[in-house]
Amino acid sequence: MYNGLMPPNAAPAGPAKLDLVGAARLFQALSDETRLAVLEMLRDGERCVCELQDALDAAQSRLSFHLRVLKEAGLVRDRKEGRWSHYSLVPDTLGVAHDMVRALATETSGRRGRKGLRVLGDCCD
Amino acid sequence: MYNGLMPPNAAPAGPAKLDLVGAARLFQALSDETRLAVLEMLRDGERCVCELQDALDAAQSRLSFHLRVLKEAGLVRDRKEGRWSHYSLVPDTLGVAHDMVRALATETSGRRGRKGLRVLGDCCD
DNA sequence: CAAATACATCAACGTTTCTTGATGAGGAGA
DNA sequence: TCTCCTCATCAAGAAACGTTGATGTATTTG
Repeated sequence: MYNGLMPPNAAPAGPAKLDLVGAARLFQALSDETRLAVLEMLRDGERCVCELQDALDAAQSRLSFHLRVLKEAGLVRDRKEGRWSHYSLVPDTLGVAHDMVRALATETSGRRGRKGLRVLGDCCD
Repeated sequence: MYNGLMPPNAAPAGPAKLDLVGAARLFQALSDETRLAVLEMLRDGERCVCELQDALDAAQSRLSFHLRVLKEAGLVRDRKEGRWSHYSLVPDTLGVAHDMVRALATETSGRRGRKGLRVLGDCCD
């Protein structure tokens, strides 16, 4: 039911209210070049850490840090096999991010309805 | 020509290479709750700072800071009129962000081709 | 002109994020 | 078992980020 766009206890409907906290967290995870490079590599399929390490020329602990961030954001998952960790994309989460951006890019109804927001002041008339 | 997905001097084609630096910058701008709230308000149309200030209950200088970040990311523009600044969305930039997320969510060709990346080591066979 | 309004900018500070190098845990092979 | 390999985690420091309160600037109003 929860789709990353509205909190579990959201108001009835309205014009697609965004889960700001969740969105901020997700975009935060996407806001680093190294992490984006990882995601881009994973587009092509599962990769073990050592492959990412070589391809991105990143120190092991640095990469591990970023993989953890991505994992905690739900953007990737890992599968352990022997002594290797294989990381892969979680397409659903990227889908949620996609919807979030679209939601922002989509205008609401028509012009705004001025629902009694401004109380004092004489701004913008 | 430059669409935010490939650097100006990008390689011929390939499977939609992402501009990592630009993408990271853009997502960074989107990674704050207050800024997302601003963008969400602007979905509804142009707003002056004082309106945003009231609606978001944010200190003036705080809001000003975030508006600047959004503006530098190209997500909003401002229009001065008398002593008011009216901010509005730049839909194109949100469109670019949208494409970036889609690019990440889209698999490349088929399985990976193993183009001689790993030289030493015995990982993942 | 003086006062008030709308907003930007700045410096200082606390917080978060990122990097680095060291240590540790578990698996695989000699 | 001893050693090597892959990877995670930790602590310390550096850098980036966000908040606050003060000050500055332009504009309008009295």
